[in-house]
Amino acid sequence: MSDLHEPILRWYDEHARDLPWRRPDASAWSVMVSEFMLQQTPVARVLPVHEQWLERWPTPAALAAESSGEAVRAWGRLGYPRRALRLHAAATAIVEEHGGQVPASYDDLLALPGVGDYTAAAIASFAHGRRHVVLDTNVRRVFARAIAGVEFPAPSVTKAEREVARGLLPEDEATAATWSVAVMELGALVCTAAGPRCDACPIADQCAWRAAGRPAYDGPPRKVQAWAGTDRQCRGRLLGVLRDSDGPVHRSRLDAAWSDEAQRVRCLASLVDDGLVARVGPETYALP
DNA sequence: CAACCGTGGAA
DNA sequence: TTTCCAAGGTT
Repeated sequence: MSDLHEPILRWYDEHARDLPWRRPDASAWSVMVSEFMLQQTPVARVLPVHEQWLERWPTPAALAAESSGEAVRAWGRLGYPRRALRLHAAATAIVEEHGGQVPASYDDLLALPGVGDYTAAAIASFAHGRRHVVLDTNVRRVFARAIAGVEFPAPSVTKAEREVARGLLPEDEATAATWSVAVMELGALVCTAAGPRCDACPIADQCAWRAAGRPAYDGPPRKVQAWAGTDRQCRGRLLGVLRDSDGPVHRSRLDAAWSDEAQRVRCLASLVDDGLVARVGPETYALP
């Protein structure tokens, strides 16, 4: 197998986007906030919110000093607002258990709320220059194509996949971190899920999928989430009412936001249960 | 481990 | 218009 590192690292050097959390002066906290926001949310929508967050809460301590409701409100319409709650809880844990400094070790990071394998590896790598296998949807897709010769990876990370990624990870710490972000960037900009630009790919002549004639995906059906009429939509609608209001809101305002009463009641209860909504009176609700 | 958790832009 | 999906995590 010819070497993938040089062409990908060189491509990244020439084509990497200038993102705030990638700048040399970016703090570990800036990287951490970006990783939370980027979970299932495109870069373009994260950029303005990330800037507002870092301006308002430049450190974990600054965020931890606020109520969780302020975090939820400032999360805006990024989606999956439980991430805001978890980021707030993670900031609190960092203050209480790590002296206010974002941990550098994978295990310490993984113990934080809202931090899973990917995010722990990403923060350790991108904020602290540690050497970890970073497996996100982009990296998985690039390796699925270049190495395995298939259009898309399996629904969940496999052992074989992790071994491939481990085997390709450069030995040098700093190079390993750059390698990971470079492969991610390649997946985000060139080796995209739909309409990959193989003509612009630095490893096109080494890609197993392209060599095989870009065969169509042949695995189990990929899950597509329903939306209309789901609890997710209902919860989003209810939370939106609270987010767009300055103070507590009467239940009638929420009633007006969703017609199906049984579903509305169930979703409101689940929002309260999640800590995204607080019941502040017999008939009034607010952000926590 | 499959299901659940938001949102909006592109194709 | 409908479908797809974007730097996942939790239960």
